Amino acid sequence: MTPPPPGRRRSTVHDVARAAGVSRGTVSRVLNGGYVSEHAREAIQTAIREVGYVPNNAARTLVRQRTQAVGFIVHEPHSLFLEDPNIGGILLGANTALSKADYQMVCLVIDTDRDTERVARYLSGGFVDGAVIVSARHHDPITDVVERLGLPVAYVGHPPGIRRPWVGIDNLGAARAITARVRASGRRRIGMIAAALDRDSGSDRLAGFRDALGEDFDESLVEPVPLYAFADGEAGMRRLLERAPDIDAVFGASDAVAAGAVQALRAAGRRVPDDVGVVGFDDSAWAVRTDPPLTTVDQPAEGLGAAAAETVLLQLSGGVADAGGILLDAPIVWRASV
Amino acid sequence: MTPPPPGRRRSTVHDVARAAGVSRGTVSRVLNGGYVSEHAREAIQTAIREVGYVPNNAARTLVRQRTQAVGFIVHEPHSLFLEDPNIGGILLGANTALSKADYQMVCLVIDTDRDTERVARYLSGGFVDGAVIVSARHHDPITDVVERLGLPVAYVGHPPGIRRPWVGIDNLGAARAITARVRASGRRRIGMIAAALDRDSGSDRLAGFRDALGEDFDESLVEPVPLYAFADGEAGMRRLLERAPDIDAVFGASDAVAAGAVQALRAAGRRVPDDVGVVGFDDSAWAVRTDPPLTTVDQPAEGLGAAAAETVLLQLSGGVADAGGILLDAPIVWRASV
DNA sequence: TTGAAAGCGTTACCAG
DNA sequence: CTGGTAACGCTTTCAA
Repeated sequence: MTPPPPGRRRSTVHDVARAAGVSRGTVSRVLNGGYVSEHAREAIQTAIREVGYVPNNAARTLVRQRTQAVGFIVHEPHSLFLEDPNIGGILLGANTALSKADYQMVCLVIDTDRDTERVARYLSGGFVDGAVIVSARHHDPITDVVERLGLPVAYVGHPPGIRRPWVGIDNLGAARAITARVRASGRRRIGMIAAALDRDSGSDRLAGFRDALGEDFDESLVEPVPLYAFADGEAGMRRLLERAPDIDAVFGASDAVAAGAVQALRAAGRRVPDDVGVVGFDDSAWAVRTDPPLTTVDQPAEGLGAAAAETVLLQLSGGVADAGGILLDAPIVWRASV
Repeated sequence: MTPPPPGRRRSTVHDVARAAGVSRGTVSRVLNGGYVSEHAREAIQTAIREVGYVPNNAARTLVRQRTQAVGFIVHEPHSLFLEDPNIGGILLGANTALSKADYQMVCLVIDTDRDTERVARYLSGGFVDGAVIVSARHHDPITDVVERLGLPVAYVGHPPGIRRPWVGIDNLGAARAITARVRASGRRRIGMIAAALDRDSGSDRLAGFRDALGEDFDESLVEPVPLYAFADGEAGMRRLLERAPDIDAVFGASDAVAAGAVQALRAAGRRVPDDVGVVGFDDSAWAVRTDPPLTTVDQPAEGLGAAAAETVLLQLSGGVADAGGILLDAPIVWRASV
């Protein structure tokens, strides 16, 4: 076992073959499984150790046309990787699933335009057999490359306009469940600050809210706002308070919106949760930064990662993944805000 | 621009050459820069679009013997990726540095033994030109593989026994600085719970403490404990209190130790920070979970990542990186505990 | 400035 | 069961 002096050429199948006194074909067969005599096998295994042989994946990839690696692409502005607790969970879930199938997960993070370019090149270069993509946008370079290559893929979340397999949570069911719990706690005048109604996540959350309230649903207690943002939540809450001063609970379409609502309520002199209960959605960092912390809906991060990975693996093994999407259950996290 | 019907073979340099009526060499030259007539260049660029050509990196890697990719290896028990805020910062810092040099960072997370094996294979397969390794251990399979291949590498942190380049923080300087600040706040009987004196991080932190106190250093106020652990902090604080009931501040060698000390102080009826001030080290999750939150030393995560990446890049460009290690400054985070 | 040809390290096929 | 040979897709001499 002489490790090759650094700087010298790495040894190849050819070297092993020569050292063992066989042909390269035979060496390849012991490496990849196949009929090889016990005698030859032993000689080759010794030779491998002798010359310090390590297979070259680039060469293997070239001939086999696959890498046994799957990309995990995080396409988020810089800060998010640090802040969003979900993203780590998704990553871990995907890694676990891929690992079980003996695939290597390679995580590529996109932070600048330059990164976007490079990752697109990496993807098209055949370094991965498929990809899990977190928070893509329609017609960004990554999505386009993936589309053009026909790369097996699964999106986490449902970027509008993309007709490829994705996994997400059951926004409607979760919204219904959290609304029902608020109601069960005795609140009667429950409003909603409904954000992003132009996306299915937004409209589904509103639909769930309406569903849970049934007969008692009151259109006038719904305040639509454009974005899942703190400022929108604050403004929406102010309008809602003017229109319905007797409101005793509010469902923010996201934690950021709910946090904005808490702020507006406090400014108006209402106590949370004593006067008005507040719930959010996402279980993001906002949820624990507010005072009191928000009751909210937890996104099952590891489950999403695992489901996405499995969707890619399914395609890799020749299966057809449903472009319709997979929905996961999202449990409620009960905190002090209601 | 006809995207190849899915399922059909991807087009190659050969196809481009034929479509443009030139040789493959010429195509390669426009791809990689070199003397090509304007006429040929245009014809080739048109042809590339025409046949939907995308270069194959595996082939390129095979001939060039490099991938233009650097691995970022996180070798931690499952949970840590989710919990440790530093790790995301290190990752981002490394990505930024590599991106500038036009290298692709591929992040590999190791979670199980199976992962370890696979990543070792991935590394030795020539999929990356170098690696940044976070929290390695001596003689784990990754370290061994890296060693054997002579792969350009930089460790974040200083795994004992490893003689390769690494980056870390200036434990001595930071300990000196935080001790000085505690002293400047008017405390006079300052103790230290010194952990892990068998590692250089541990002994450096003690050395910094001693340095800052100078003449006033009092050996009897130092309580050595084996590990950077909560339980050790608690036990150490109890012993310190017995020996020196008039103590008015204590420096825990890590946040976990400091958190244990807070616990012991509270159990002994001392108020923090009114009776006894407490500071820690790391700015880990412990620091904000205690009540009051800990003043501590922040590890400059992004800086560490960037420095590690640059160390790898230096080696990649033929330079020699100092195996002695690079030390970064670690600023103090002032919170309520002192 | 260009074309031809020789690899890069592997696997896969085909006789033997 | 084994050895030879032909790819895999690209870059890089070397002549022309």
